[in-house]
Amino acid sequence: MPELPEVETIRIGLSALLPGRRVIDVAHDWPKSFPNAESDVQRFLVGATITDIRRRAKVLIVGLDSKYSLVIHLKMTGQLVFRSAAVNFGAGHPTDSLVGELPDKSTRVIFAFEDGSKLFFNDQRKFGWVRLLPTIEVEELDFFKKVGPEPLADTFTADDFVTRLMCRPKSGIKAVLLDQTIIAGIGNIYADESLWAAKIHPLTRVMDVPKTKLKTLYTELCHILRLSIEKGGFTDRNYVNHEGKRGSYLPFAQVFRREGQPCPRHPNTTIIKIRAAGRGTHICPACQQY
DNA sequence: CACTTGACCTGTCCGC
DNA sequence: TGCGGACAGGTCAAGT
Repeated sequence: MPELPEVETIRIGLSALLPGRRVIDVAHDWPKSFPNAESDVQRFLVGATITDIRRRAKVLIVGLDSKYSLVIHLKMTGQLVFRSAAVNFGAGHPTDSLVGELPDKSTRVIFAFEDGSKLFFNDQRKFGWVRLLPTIEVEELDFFKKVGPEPLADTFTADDFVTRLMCRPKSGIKAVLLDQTIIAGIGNIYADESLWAAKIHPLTRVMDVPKTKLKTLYTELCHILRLSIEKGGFTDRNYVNHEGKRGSYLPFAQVFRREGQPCPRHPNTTIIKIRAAGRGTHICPACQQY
């Protein structure tokens, strides 16, 4: 469930905490969560110092001074929570954290640093993963070779957005928004929110949406993504930031998880939940006509 | 080529 | 209270 704004929130938080820290130990209990050769871990991760943290689409890339990088995908329920030794085990345990003392039963990987602090990769459903790769091979991963442009990049325009969507003219527009090879970073929440904002039914074929409406969709999408980053991401049971805290975007969501409630634009119309592109999809039947 | 379904997993919630 | 099943929704692979 972490999408672009949630992953970006985690990147910003960890960027202030991790660079300069040296890894002294790594523990993991589920091979699919950490599918790396033990010899690589000992040679290129243990003893290495973190240099920087980047994001591409919904993926985090943690640079190391060993010419290797950690590539992390949180998928549905992944969390990256940083704890100093004092906070995790001391008397001043934060009561506003949704996550208790770590590790817990969803902890899959633990990175221990020289000063006693730790980074915990938790993942209830075990879909996420952490891969250790030579930095020069990261961009050669299939995912990175195929992934589409970043919607918030300075160089990306509304015209570019329309051109990208028109790669799939006959597909339903929600399926295209969710396709990471067309545009990077959009998931179920922000697809529903931006389609409502632009008054487009999610099953409409891309070619049947007027170009002006597609440009409106881009404007709304960027606005929503930026607002959510500002609010620290979506509020959800599974999503927490680097401190184990929730985001505060929920009050700004207009349709997502609001089935049965009135549409903000049409007080007499109830938001309904349908299926589109195989996902639960929230729409206002008055705003978003098929 | 477009689209759907299943797989990967665990936890929660709903109806009986 | 327990139990089966639907559901959550990111990505890839396989099937229609």
